Amino acid sequence: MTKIIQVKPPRVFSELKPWLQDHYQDLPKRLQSVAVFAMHNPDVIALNTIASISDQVSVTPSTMVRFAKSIGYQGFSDMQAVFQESMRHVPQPYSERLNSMQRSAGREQTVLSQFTQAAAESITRLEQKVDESALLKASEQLAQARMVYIAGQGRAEPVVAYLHYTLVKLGVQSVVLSGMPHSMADKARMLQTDDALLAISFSPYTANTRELVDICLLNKAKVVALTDSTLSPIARADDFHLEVLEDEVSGFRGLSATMCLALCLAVETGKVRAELDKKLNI
Amino acid sequence: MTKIIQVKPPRVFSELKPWLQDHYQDLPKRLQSVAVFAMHNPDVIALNTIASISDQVSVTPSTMVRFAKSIGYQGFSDMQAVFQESMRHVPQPYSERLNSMQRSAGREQTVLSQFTQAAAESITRLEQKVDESALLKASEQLAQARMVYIAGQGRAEPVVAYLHYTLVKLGVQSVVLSGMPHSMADKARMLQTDDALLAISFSPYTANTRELVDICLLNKAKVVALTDSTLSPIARADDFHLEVLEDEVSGFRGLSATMCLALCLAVETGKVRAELDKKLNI
DNA sequence: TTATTTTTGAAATAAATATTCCATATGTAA
DNA sequence: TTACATATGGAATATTTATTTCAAAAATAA
Repeated sequence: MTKIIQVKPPRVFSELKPWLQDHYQDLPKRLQSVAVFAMHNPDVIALNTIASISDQVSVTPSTMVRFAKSIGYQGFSDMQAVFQESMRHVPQPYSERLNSMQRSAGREQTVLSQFTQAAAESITRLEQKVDESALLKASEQLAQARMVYIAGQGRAEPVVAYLHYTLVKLGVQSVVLSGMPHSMADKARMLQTDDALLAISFSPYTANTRELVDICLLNKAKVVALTDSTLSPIARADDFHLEVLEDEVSGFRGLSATMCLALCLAVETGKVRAELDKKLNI
Repeated sequence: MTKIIQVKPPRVFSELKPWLQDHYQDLPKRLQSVAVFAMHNPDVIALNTIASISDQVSVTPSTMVRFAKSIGYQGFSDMQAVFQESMRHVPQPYSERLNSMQRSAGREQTVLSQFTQAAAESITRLEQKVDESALLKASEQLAQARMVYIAGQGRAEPVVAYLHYTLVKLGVQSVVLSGMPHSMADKARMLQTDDALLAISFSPYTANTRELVDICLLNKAKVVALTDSTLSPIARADDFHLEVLEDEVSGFRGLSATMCLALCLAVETGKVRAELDKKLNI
């Protein structure tokens, strides 16, 4: 039987790589080829079944199990979990930092640290997931508009206020629609073809905002949507939508990532608008 | 039985997303929640078993299968294959790390990454610097108040809106003072000894908010202040102030950390208030 | 060479995972 | 309300997948 390496194997993929190099020489031929394959194709190990993998490496399933065991894991599944984990956690520098901080603190997590962690993670994800080009396209729509109407209710209202504040400071004409004592139809009628609606909405989605988007799309006015899901009713095929997902802590969702995205959107819009104005003046 | 959508579903994840948006409205409640989860956590769908996933979504395994079938796949496994395929070509940890390093090194930082970085830094600092006991004391002041009056202008207004929204949801009576068409003196007169003023103010400090704080302190009403500096004119010896400093990117200051602190403050206040209410009822 | 140990593959078994089926619940139209 | 359709959860079943076992093949040492 193949010797089983006694030292506990790494539970983190990045540590597994150098670790394997050390022990590579001691492995039998077939197990060596498995090792080489695993280092070259970690994603295959993570995602496929033992049968499919062993087929690709041209070994038998038993060999795969033996490989995993020989380097110290309980079995193939145990090893696979490590590979899968490496795919899940696309490096998250900030949360990583927070994590280690929390570990060193050792004590119970405070409300503050829970929320800061959630916020940091939401922001990290925001940077990774938001489509830069979508952000630019949305900014262009807003910059080209004669007037930007901003709408949103409930938890979205602070975002509305912030966007309005920032856009105005940047010289982009905008008004807040939510606060006005008009009917939806009246509000929608204000929007002309060369105007744009900036709609912010989070689950649970308010019927009001949705209705507004509906009418605007019918009237061919441009709509830029900021939501927590592309499945939100206000996200449509023919609008420009940005998605931001806030981590929740025991039912509470913050607005840290959302505010960050809002600022980006406003600043980009301001930049595009400034360029447009320049062209017109020449 | 749930209708099965006849059109062949996308075999590529990027096409699945917009495709789901179109059909989302037609799905039953549970299947909708699966859809939302799937779009937010494609990696979970790709890597986990049906049991584990259905557990995370709080549905039964059957529902997962039904979801896959209802959108046209042969079964869960068939759908999972599409999600797995999308992960295969996801940038690997190493190349990813290089990419982000390159970005930050080459000054070609995008607007988005600049702001997310600033936000993350601000939040990290927030956790390190905010005095947990100060947060608790401030929460107690607010929780004990008969009514919380919230004030703040300009960049602070979104924070005011958020605090108001959250406090109300948590059962803490509060009103926004900024919007009211009264003179400062009138506003201050509303506050009684057992009320509290929650003042938010950032540099450059508005005279209005400052005046309000002055009068309240004279009237012996409690004041909780949220500022970007203890040197702020509204921070006094005899009030309870919390400090939050946002990193600035080419002149723009975000609100990510501020919003995070605001949420903490509101939640803590809600907790304390709930305990107080309990005691009174017994 | 032979005796012995190690490695390997194929088949049997065990475990897990997905799928189907059915009874019940929920919603909807008459 | 009742009748009908749709949606849902839970348990039984089928399928897939991992693991173990064991005999045969290679490799090694005498």
